[in-house]
Amino acid sequence: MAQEEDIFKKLISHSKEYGFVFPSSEIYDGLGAVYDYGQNGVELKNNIKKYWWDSMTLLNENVVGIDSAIFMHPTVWKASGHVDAFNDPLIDNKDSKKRYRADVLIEEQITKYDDKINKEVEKAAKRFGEAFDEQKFRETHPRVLEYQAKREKLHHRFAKALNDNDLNELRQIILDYEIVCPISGTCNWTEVRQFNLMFATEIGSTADGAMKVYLRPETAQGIFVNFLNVQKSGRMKIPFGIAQIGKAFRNEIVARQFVFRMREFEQMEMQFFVRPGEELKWFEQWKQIRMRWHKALGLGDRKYRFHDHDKLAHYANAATDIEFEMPFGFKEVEGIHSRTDFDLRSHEKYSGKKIQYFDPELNQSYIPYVIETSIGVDRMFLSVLSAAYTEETLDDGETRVVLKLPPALAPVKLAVLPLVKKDGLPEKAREIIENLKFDFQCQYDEKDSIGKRYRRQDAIGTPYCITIDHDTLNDQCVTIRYRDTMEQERAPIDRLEEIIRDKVSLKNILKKIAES
RNA sequence: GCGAAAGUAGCUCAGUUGGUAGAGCAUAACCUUGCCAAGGUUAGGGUCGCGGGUUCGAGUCCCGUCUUUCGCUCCA
Repeated sequence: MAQEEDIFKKLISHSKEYGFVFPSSEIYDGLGAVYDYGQNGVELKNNIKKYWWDSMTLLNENVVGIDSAIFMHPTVWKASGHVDAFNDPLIDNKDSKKRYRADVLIEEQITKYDDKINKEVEKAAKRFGEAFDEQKFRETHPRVLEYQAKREKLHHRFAKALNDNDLNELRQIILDYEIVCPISGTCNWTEVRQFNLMFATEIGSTADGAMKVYLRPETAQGIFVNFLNVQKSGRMKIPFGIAQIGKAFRNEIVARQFVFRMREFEQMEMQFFVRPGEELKWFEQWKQIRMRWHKALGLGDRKYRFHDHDKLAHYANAATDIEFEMPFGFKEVEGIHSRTDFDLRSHEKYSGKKIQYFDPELNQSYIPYVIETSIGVDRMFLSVLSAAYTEETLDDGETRVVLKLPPALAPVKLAVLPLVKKDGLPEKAREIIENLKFDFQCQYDEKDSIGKRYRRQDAIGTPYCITIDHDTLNDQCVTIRYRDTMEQERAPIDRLEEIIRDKVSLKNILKKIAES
């Protein structure tokens, strides 16, 4: 484990040193859990997105894409459940270091009164037997009435505090009723803090009465609210899917582990609309498709596993994660959820618009069920990077750090290197780049020894190095040096484009997926 | 948010009981060399995370603060 943490640290350093990922606003000490992608990081990330986008929209004629705005009507988040479900008042016990929801603690206290009342009722029922009049007992027995009054008083105060969103009052209630931490048994509480998952901002000037809007905490809702638009304008027939790549924002309490959990992150989501009753069949199918997509990259099949959820979210009737073995253990990279018709039904209710599909085969209208595949781009990025990061000891005892990225994802596809920077070799190298730069991300380097330049390219994962030597000027051939094996072979300049294209093309990976 | 550790050059780190900041690697230029991190010469780069205090003098001691990492916690 210590060794794996070590690798993780090295990976973070490497990311910074070679222009993959920088801490945000670093000259101002950084901003917690926000990162910027550098010159190599952005290429890798774009390639990952293209791999996903093409696999969705090219391989499936019934999957189309959209790009919805980050701002959405605030009611969207009421309908989705985000406003209500993620607004918890939290409180910590300073002795046990445990965190609780303040409202839950108070509700438990209310329940205690109920328990006491029920106990009295039970005791009385035993004593009086057949003749027991529970209704009358509850209305007249002094101790029950006392508990009842206390319960009502607490409940009233609690309801008012919740309604006023009065966090101090919530804390005061906990103190007044001497609610203790079940673990430490003490009343040593912190302030109550509101945990708000969504970032809020305002549209319009305050003078006009600004509208409070949120930065979207997931991209999925942009797809749901456009369901009818896409279905009608694209003449889509169920089953069909809508894919989207975009930023989402979550105000995590604790955001850690590099780009794994960030406050601003990017999602690649596809919502697949199916007939009610067929959702679990499609859920299974997409599970398999998505796993094939991951494994087709060749990072190692054993690094992936499914993690089925036992506890389901409020909208789901089946859910699984695809986990990848990161340096800090197996972690979720993609979620696949059977979301039922929760979202569309809820939007129908809140918007008052009918959101249904008329199925000509069944001759009936229904709200489609949804299978969601949702992948975190940044997590995917991290999994690719961590699988690729390799420290090797060579035969001669030298070490090298090499990113064994899938060639199709590598930020730079080839480096063109003149063996020496004289005798017309640099000019020849430039000439080759001028021809290849339209197809591939190329780099030119003439500084330092050839071995050093190879290592520099290894460090950013460039799969192929083209070396121009004195023979090149005569035979129009160059040396191709392979990153992973360090082997070399001779190839004519006019075949380079074809050779490299075959090696770095997404097409071959996509074909493999399509055929399986 | 609580607890622990850390913060010195792009990276990894040294820095003596307090005395005006260093190394290796990296970067740039030149010379030499030419197929897997060669050698030489030179250069750039640091208000030692930030703020205050003690002191004649603070990278070093004290206080505060910020950031990062790890653990707990949270995670539709």
